[in-house]
Amino acid sequence: MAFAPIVEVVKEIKAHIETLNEGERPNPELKESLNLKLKAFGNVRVSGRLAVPPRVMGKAAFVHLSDGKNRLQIYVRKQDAHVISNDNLQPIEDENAAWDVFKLLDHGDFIGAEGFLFLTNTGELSVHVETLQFLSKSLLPMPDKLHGIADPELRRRFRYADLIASSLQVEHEGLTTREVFERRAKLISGMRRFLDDAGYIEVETPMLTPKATGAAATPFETHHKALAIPLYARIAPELYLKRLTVGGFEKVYELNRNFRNEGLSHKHNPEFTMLEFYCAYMDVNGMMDFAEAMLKESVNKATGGSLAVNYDGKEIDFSKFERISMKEAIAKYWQFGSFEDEEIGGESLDDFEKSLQVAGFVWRMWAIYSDGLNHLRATNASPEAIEVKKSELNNQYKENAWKNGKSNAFHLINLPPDFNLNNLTTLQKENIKAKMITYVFEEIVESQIINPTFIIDYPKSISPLSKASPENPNIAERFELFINGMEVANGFSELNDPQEQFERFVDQVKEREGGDAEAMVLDEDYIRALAYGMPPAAGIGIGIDRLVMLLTNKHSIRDVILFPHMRPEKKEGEKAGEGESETES
RNA sequence: GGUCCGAUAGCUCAGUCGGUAGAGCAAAUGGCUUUUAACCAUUGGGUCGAAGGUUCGAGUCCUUCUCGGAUCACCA
Repeated sequence: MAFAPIVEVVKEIKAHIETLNEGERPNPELKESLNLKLKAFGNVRVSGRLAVPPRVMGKAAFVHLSDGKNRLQIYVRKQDAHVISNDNLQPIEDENAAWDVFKLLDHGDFIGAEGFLFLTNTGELSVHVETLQFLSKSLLPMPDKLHGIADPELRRRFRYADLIASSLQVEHEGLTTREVFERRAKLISGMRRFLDDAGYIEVETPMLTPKATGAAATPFETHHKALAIPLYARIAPELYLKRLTVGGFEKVYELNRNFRNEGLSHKHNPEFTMLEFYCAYMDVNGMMDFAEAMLKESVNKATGGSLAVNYDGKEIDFSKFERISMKEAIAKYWQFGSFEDEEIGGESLDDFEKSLQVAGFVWRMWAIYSDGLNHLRATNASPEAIEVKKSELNNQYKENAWKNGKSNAFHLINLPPDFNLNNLTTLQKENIKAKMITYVFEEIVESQIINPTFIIDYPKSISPLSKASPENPNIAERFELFINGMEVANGFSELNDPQEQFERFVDQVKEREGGDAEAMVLDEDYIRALAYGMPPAAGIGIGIDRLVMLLTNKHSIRDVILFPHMRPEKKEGEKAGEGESETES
């Protein structure tokens, strides 16, 4: 069937319709002449799901067929239609058979139809059915055609029904569920293409690993029966990918799932998709340049040609990437301007004692600040009132908070207030300071970042896999990319010195023994791999789900994962309180 | 785990001051040969999330619980 000429004919009527006032019908003569042209194209065969209940008018009916994305109207007239028997695939002789079959159809059933194209009185392209065939039945009722499925839980739990609903729904705000996942697919294919074109090789590394390394997280644990050993679902592919750079894959990437046994939230799902890639002979700055270029191009592809997306009423502009150090960001985004700025920003965080005080101060201020402001917001206070409250809080608490800063800081790292500072080793002090700076950063800065921003100059002690800066041994050559308050990517110059990597692991093990469940475990085989020599390299991990959230204006990660983790479904009858639920926890 | 909001027909939701349980859509039946959220008529459909309490009387007020959502905390 020649498709392009049909599109031309339809264009003509559409152009005509645009000149009409509301409710006015197209010119009958024009419609008839176009219908002659359409009929000349011959018959078309279409199939799909009944997207709406059939609109039956005595001896004729209209109904839309859906292919899951688009819909096409068909017109069935009793006297014109024949039906194909599913027993022998021959037309049924009885002239009422087609109409009898058609009247049995329900919203959601699948049919095939053959007939000629025409334009209706309102100018809609339709198929005038001459032959129809029943294909399959929908036993359950279709989701509401107006509202779709409103309950977010049911949408996620019954994603198949949600997808049907999003294709049937007459009105909807924002992207349909299907469009969300199409956009996700475009983003991912855009990233793959960008990396492939740049000479990267895609690999698959183990999902089940003897050690959960490469990130700081609690793993899922399972058991290998034949070997009688524990195995862990991977929390990151990082160390395997870097083993591959040792093996000569100079540019390598993996785009796949990671698993972390942690709490669920609007931005955490137990399994999530991460793109990690590594490039030999590149450093952290080169990686930021490359990642920025890749994100711009793949976002552009995903959105169909735009770098600015609307998120929750805010505009996020992917054409503007900033780079700023962690300490500069803290000074920049500190909102209590009347406090001595020099104490909060920059240099004070380099001093151990002061970093404790600053962190404790921020903890105190932020707690009071958010309590006070939430209270005001709850009472619908004016912006002016909020400003007044802010400076009031500032004056009221800054002295006490500052004095109490140090003991507050102990609270943050779970140390008793009478802990003896003099017993701390230099390393411990460095670790505590790093945690304090990171804490202050997270409290003050994170939520205020909207446009893509690379935060650079991370403390070394919380970056056990990244290379230290040649200028400052306490700083790592590392960045994280924040967008709209969310951490989206994390990258660094890879530490490739086996001796230093071993020592860093040992430090992590000490942290772990000291009660930090987040610290990494030692991976001896990885040290051995490094001992064969790893080229200098930079690497990055990009959280795909979170990026998709930003590009689709979704506030929950579960809305960008087709089948997100859900609580097990309750069985029928459990709610009645009958049956054997004694063993339930 | 804290706080707030919610749960009423298959779906989306009303339900006033505590006084007989409602609408639209969906379903079923009948009518209608260019409709499109088709239309018109008729019919069926409910342990008001669960349990307890106050009351002459509870969908409505109180307590506890279950489930869900938002948010905070936790968590790269």
